[in-house]
Amino acid sequence: MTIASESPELAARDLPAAIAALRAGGLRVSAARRIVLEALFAADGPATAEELASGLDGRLPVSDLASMYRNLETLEELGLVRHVHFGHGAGRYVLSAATERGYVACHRCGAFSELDDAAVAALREGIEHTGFTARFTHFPVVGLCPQCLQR
Amino acid sequence: MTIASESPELAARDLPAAIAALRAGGLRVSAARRIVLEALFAADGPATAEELASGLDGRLPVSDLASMYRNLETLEELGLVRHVHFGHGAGRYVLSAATERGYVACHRCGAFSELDDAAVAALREGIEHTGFTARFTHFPVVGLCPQCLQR
DNA sequence: TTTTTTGCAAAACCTTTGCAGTTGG
DNA sequence: CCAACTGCAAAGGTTTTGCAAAAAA
Repeated sequence: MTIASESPELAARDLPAAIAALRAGGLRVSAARRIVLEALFAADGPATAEELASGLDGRLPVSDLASMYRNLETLEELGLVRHVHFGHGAGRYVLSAATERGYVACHRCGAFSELDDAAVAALREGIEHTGFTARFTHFPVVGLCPQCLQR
Repeated sequence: MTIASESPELAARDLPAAIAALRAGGLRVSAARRIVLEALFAADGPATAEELASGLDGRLPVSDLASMYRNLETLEELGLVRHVHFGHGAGRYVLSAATERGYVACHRCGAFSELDDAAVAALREGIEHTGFTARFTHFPVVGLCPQCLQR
């Protein structure tokens, strides 16, 4: 069997590489885009537009959320970025990686964990009979983490 | 291993049983609640608050969405109802069933399919190493249905 | 009568859109 | 210079909340 269509990924190692990708895509390298990319590289995991806009620690503030969303969308179309829905609440954005593995997330506390290839394979097998395919990158498996499980 | 804590379910066979459950829970049997329950029994699958409020086919209209949401929440606390998040868009409400199996949903067209016990077991095994647990009832596996997969 | 529930209006939250002004190339 | 991009304001979709009036027990 063939693997479900993977979205075009364009993993950039660092800021200069990401900026080069922007230019290669015919997009302008604006101050706002530079800041968005810096925030993404500075983040230690999937972050909301809000978190990225307020610079995660007060650094890198971008004044406007609308521009934040527009740029994240643009970067996502380019393939540099993708977003994940961890249960309720705002979507979270990350830089694309060379290997995308999918997540399990806790809808109670927001904790999440990356799945390894074997896990993803097992999950895909689990739904094979339905004819559906899933990647667990955009919509992860959502449940409870060990801590939240015991109330 | 033990199965992840199942939410308190109180499957009602029919309207009278659901109404009895309401009374047993010390809740009032208002006109609005009767209508909400009727709409849920009339629905042929998980329905949004909006769909239930407009009576699915124009029947059973409930004037106010806020009351709709409040009642669905109340019924959910009682255990008569639960809700599922099929990708983007509004949550969908269903009557609790004696056997809850979880779903796979298509985030493109909204199609969904119920999982059988073996599938749920396989999925749970797939994430076992992470320590997380999932039921696939509140947050189903979300991906693409066969039709949407081939563009 | 007393307490719960309703309907309406307003707000909250996340995200998108329109538009006029700014900026990168 | 000109197209692309920004900031602001406003709106859209879903869900929640406050409150006075209505209804259930």
